[in-house]
Formats: sequence, structure tokens, C-alpha cells
Amino acid sequence: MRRKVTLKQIAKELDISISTVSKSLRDSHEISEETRLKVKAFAKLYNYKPNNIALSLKNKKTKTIGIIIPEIVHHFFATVISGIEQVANESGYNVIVTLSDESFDKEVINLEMLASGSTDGFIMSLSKETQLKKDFHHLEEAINQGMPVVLFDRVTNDVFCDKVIIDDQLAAYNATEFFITNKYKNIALITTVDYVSVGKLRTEGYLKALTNYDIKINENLIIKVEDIEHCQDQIIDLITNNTIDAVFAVNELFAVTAIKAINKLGKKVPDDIAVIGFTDGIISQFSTPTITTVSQNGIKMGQKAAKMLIERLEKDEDDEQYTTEIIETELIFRESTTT
Amino acid sequence: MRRKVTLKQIAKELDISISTVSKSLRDSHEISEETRLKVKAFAKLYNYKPNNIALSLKNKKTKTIGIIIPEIVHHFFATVISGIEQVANESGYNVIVTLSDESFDKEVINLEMLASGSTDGFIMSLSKETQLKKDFHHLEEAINQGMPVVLFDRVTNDVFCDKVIIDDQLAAYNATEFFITNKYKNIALITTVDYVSVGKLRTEGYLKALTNYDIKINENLIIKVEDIEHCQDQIIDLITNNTIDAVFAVNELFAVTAIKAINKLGKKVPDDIAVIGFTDGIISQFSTPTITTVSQNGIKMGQKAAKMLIERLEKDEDDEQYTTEIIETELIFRESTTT
DNA sequence: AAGTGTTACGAAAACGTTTTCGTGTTGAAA
DNA sequence: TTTCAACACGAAAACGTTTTCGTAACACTT
Repeated sequence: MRRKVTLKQIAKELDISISTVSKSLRDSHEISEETRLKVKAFAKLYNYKPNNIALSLKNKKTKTIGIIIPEIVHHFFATVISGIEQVANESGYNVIVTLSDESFDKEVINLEMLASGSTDGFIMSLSKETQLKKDFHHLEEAINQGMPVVLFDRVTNDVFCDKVIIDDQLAAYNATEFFITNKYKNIALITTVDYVSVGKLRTEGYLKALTNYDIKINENLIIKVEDIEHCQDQIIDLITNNTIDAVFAVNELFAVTAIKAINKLGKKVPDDIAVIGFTDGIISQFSTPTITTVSQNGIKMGQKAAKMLIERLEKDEDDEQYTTEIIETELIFRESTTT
Repeated sequence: MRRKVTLKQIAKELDISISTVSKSLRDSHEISEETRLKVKAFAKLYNYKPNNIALSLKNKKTKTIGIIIPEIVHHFFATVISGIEQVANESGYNVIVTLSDESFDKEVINLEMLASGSTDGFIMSLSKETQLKKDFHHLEEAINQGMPVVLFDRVTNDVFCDKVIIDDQLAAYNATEFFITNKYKNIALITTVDYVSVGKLRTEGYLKALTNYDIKINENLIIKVEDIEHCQDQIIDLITNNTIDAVFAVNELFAVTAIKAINKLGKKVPDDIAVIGFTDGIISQFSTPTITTVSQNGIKMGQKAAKMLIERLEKDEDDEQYTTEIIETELIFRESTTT
């Protein structure tokens, strides 16, 4: 087995200096053609590849960007990574992915490791626990030390940095409005507990739409799911005890669960009850019926986040002007609604 | 903005040597308590964190493992990453994820970057293009240079290294056998083109089961999908022109597409036609009806792969004894079949 | 007083690069 | 023959660590 070869070894073998080897490989005009070719041939033969770590240390640049997401077995986050990776690759950057598992501690550990020289900057979405604790010291510390950070989707106003989000409230408003203007009057909402920032915003959008159209808000039609296990029972209760003709769910899991509950009760989607979900993932595309949904466009979000980060990395003066980009959403109409 | 602080800066500030600072922080007994505490206080104040890159260079270890997968917006691969990440974290390793996008060239680029010092070893699943070209020089090169590699799921016999797979053929055999022993006789197969290693193996399992039970193989009942776009039309053709009572699909996308096609033709799953898929992903769990499927257990696969890699990394003598681990699969019964 | 041991610290090498600067050798111009 | 530029290369620093080894200062033993 041939071990990895270094400049030093090549130099020794050819009885020239390390500098000469390095210069030869980088096609410096300082080196005679003879030497240059000799070195290059030797390097090729031994499959010399410069050591990334040494380069990073020397250049004080890793050409790597970090990602921290709550979980990876999740269509939306996977698409975001995909978008980031795409843009990063085009600009010659590599990507380190770490998972917080929705845990504050894991988020801190990962962040510290990413901020300790391994990456030039990072992109992250807050874990639930972090959003619940509202403790952002780790983030602030990193930003203070000059680490560029882009937050996406699950963000916070308490931290100053670049952000990429969708207008969750507006998207929810639009979905709800669609129901209202199509003569649906009894619209249920299946949402998360309030500390999940995006869940809260989507809830607000729903409420705002009802209010704007002078529809009385009926608390009985709102389910705040704490625990996915009992979600279906809650929905069945809701449908059994109330008259509803539409359901707006703040994610696709809730949406498909609602559809299954509706079917279980012998009602039909969309004829008896129409359903709109959130996040255009696999479930929405392949469930029966397919689900009308708010498309979050994770790819675009990832691309934008990566662009913002790289832009900041590549300009030397660090301006303190942070921006928040809003990625537009759209309603994708499928079989779970009629018009 | 306070920039990242180094040992050198601390040393200068406190007017002591770098060695003393380093030793103090590592609680060396060589250093007097007074100095030690002073240094530690200062380091804490300035939030000193050792630079990972410098450490990696010094230790010739990155404590990082690389992953190359064909795509990330894919439930199975996401679960594998999740499994890897879990085990890696427990052993103090970080994870770099790269995507080949099913492209040979991107696979080579990523591999070379991972092998150029950025990671201590890596775990990968071959891209379709690589499997088609059967060109594994990049892999062999890396292995030759002493880079530990674990291949999973889409592997090849042409490369010697550790591997983690499921017994695709056996799993397909069992699924087909289940149909046969439950009196289904006209079993269609929806599979991939042959160069996808796992697709081929699953096809073989299907054929073997039929043969073993003396059922004549009917080529008309076998679809090899090249292009997912026309998949549904192909299936509709098949069902229209043949009598079938069961479908075995080699992935869940094919399975759900089959179900939709069956519904479209006014037939019912599972009463008219039963369906079994492969890969226990989101679709199988949430489609209507839910799909009976071969569970691939990506988490376990990832865990095992990570364990094998780390084990090899942590023992110094490199033995050339490679093993291939087989992760057991199971049929998960859901609504798309009856017993 | 000479020798021995301990304490507390610093110098320097090493990891693998790149790059700046210095220098010996050549050839040509004066 | 002297002078100077061009050429071709090497030495060394730097990036941020850890660790080995050396040593000054002091206390203690004989």
C-alpha cells in the first residue's frame, strides 16, 4: 500500500528542495522546464494531491461551509441541503452537515465545532429546544468572533445576522383566504404549539384571514398538536363534534393525518371536507388524494442561503448590514381541494 | 468584534511562552498553579477554542468521516446518514456529507476532496453512472493510499473494502414467496434497469422465487423502468393487457405509482391486486392504502457502516481482512396486501 | 562548598503547505 | 576583464497546535 505522498517526500526522492517541488507543481516560471516536468511526472506517478488541512491552515480558509439542521430525515430540510450543496459546489465550497436532533446541547456542540476553524461560515435552522429556551448565546458568540452565519426557516429576531425565510404568516393567510373566497366557512386549523416559530406565524396568518373576512374565530376548530401520537384522535374528536368543511394543516404530516381521519369517519376529501397542507413534500405528492399545499421551496431557500453566505465570505470588508430574504411561496393545487 | 484568539496572542498578552499557555490549558503539572489559573481565566474570558484545523494537521487525524451518497432528497439515504451521524457523534467524530447527484464526475471530485486530508475515512454508496461505467479507479486509488472505506447498499464486487448491504435478492425472494404462498399466481414485477445493482438483485430474487415454485416466468409481467416519467403509462399498459393479481415493486415510488394506476383502472388494492414495495419510507407509511413493504432499515445500515469504519480507524495495524455485513430486512405488512 | 534534585518555564521541532527573499551560476554587454 | 541581469533554485517563515527536551533558579543533602 502506497501511503499518501507529501511535497517533502517528493523533494527528498528527487533531491531538490520542497520549494522547488511546490513551485513546479504550481507552474512557476522560476523553475526550469526540465525540473518542472520531472517533478510533475513524479507527482502524477505517485498521485500527489495537496493536503487540504495544511492548505486550510496556511490560507486561513477552509472553503467549507457548515450546516446545522434539526433533523435530516425530513423532506424539507433535505431539499434545503440539496440547494445549499448545489450553490456551494459551484463556488468551490464543500459542505459539512451536522444534526441537532432538536436538542439545544447538540446544537451548541455542533456549532462550536463548526466555529472552531472547521468552516468559513455556516447556515442553520434552530432546534425546537433552542426556540423554547430562547438561549442564543452560542450563536451570538460565534457571530461576535466574526463567523458569518445565515439562519433559515426557523429563525429568531434576537440574533442579528442574515436570514432566509418564507412569509409564513402570509402563506397561511393566503391558504385560508382561498378557502374563504371559495365559500368554505368552517375552517379548522391543525397547528403546532406556539414556541415553534413557523407554527406560530402560520397560526397568526389563519387568524388574520378569518378576522379580515369577519368570520368569528372558533377555538374549537383549532388543534395545537403537542404530541404527534395523539394527533389523529384529536382530529377525529374535532370532526365528530363540529361542523367543518375545510382543514388547514401547518405541515404535511398533519394534513395527511387529517385526511386519514376524515376517511375513517366516512367522509370524502375534498367533497365533504377540503384540505390544504404546508410544505410540498413527498407525502403531498403521493398520498391519495394528492394534497393541495403551500410550497416552501426548500431548494430555493438553500440556494439563497448559500449565496448570501458565500457572498459575505468573499468580500473582505465585513459590513454589518444584515438582510432578511423572503422566499416566495405558492399554493400548489391538487386533489384535496376543489375550486 | 473580537476575532478568534490563539495561543500566541494569549502568550503575548500575558508575557509568557506559547508552550506555557498550551500546557496550562491542558492542566500540565509542569506549570505552577498561579500561572495555570491566570491563563485559564484569560482563555475563558476571550473564549479561546483550539483551532480544529491546526489540531488535525498536528495529529494527522481529523476526527471526521466523509459520506458520499447519490442524493439526499431520498428517504433511505437520509436515514442512513442519520444512523451514521448518531454513531459518529458518540465516538467524537464529525460528518462531512457530499452528494454525487448520480454523476460519476461529481463522485470522483467529492471522493478526491474527502481523501485529501479532510477526513479519516469515508462511507459511500455508488452513483448510478459509476455503476453503469464500472469504473472504480478513484475508489481503488483512495483505498490503496490507506484511506479506510465502507461501501453500503449500492456496492460492487470489483472493489475490496468493507461493505454493508442487505440481501436484496433474498428480500425480494421472500416478498415474492409471500405472494405465491398466499395463492397469488400472476405476480408482476416493476423494477429498474439492470445496471443498478440493487435493482438487478431484487429482480433475481423475484425470478428465483417463481422458479422455485414452478411458476412460469412471463416476461410480459416485468417492467424495467428506465424513465420515471413514463412509468405510470407502462404500468397501465401492463395491467390492461394482462391478468395480474399482485405487484412487486423494487422501490416505493414504483409501488405507489402502481397503486395509483390500479385505482385509475377502477380496480382496488389489495382486493383486486395486492402490492408490495421496497424501502420503508414516508410514502409507504402514508399513502392510501398504506403499503406493505420490505424494510431496508437505513438507520441500522448507517450505524453498522459507521461502526465498521470507526473500528478500522481506531486500530493501528491495518489488517487487510475486509468483511461484508448483511443487515436483515423484514416484510412490514400494511394495507396493500391481505393474508 | 560541591553535588543533587525539583520546580517552572521556554525553545524548537513537527504536521504540509505557499511564498518571499536571498544567492550562486551563467551569459552577455561594456 | 569587469558588471549586471536573468535564471534556477533553496532557506525560512508562517498558519496554530502539542510535545520533547533543555535549563535557570532554587532548595536540599552531604
